[in-house]
Amino acid sequence: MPSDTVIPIEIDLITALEDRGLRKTATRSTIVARIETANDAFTAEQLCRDLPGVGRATVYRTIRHLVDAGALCKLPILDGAPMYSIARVEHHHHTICSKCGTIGEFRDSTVERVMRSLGKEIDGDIVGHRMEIFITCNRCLGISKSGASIA
Amino acid sequence: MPSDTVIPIEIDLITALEDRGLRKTATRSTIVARIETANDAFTAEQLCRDLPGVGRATVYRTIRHLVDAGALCKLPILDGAPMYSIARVEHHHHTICSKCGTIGEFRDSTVERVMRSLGKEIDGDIVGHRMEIFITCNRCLGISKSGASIA
DNA sequence: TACGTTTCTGATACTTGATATCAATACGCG
DNA sequence: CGCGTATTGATATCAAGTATCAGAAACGTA
Ligand SMILES: [Mn+2]
Ligand SMILES: [Mn+2]
Ligand SMILES: [Zn+2]
Ligand SMILES: [Zn+2]
Repeated sequence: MPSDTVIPIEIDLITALEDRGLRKTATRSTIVARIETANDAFTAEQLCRDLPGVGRATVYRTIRHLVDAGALCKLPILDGAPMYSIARVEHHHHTICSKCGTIGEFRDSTVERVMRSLGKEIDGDIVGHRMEIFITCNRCLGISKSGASIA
Repeated sequence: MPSDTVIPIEIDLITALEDRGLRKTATRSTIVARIETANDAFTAEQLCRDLPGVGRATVYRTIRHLVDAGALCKLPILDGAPMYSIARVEHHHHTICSKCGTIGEFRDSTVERVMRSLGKEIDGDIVGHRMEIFITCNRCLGISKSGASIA
């Protein structure tokens, strides 16, 4: 059962923008390329730093467009700027490594089932939910086990 | 089975500060009184507005102390300043009304059970979790039903 | 391809939330 | 009291993010 052929759900961010009637511009392609190649959660300011030629306003605007399009998740960080990651699945939740901040995604049907059953206990109508699991990621576990430091 | 006698878990915020070795000052008593009497979720800026005589720095510092003491929950709001509420139970989750922003608290053992079972599926060690349920609260439902507007 | 309309861009100024500084003040212990 | 330390709050500063708006780029149309 060779499963080397992983088929990623390829999401073309620039297409997501065009689908919303937005023009395909050089600047947007630059921003989107950075997001897609790094393929990791990021903050708006990180993007600004990585793309010195691009104005901050445009970075923030483009991110907002992508979030509105549902192509990016916006994840609140308790003590800092929100992080963004490409939305690979319709509805999902996030893991956040408390050590290094790395963000992962997961789906779990039991979580959704519990949500539905909570409807009876909760006052009002449930319109959505959010959930984050804080972890120590495998890499950080490895680091702490070996006692080695990266920085 | 008359259950009119609800015994609230009375939490004395000023005591929570003293227990941490902090002094009981007039300013801290003022801040804490505002939090305890309003008895509702709030932002730091709201507190500053409600307490014109108190310096912003002190408001922010006191809130931080209370969060560190575990006496206040700090709840990230995706598009805005974090909100704080008195922590009445050890571990719990929040409901947020999408219309009016009112925050509620709840505990549910099935949520915690699901969390534990997720440990097998998640890479790394789970060290915590957070969950918010977005609702339309009963008051907002009533308002929208009657079609009346408050403002 | 040239044109005209509309969208987009980015420098700049501004807003908001929050922290750093530090001289003056208040606690609280003896 | 009286002293040493913690606290306070005006102020400056920082950080994230938005509003403005003149010039540039996109793109439907001819
Ligand atoms: Mn979910
Ligand atoms: Mn929980
Ligand atoms: Zn990690
Ligand atoms: Zn409501």
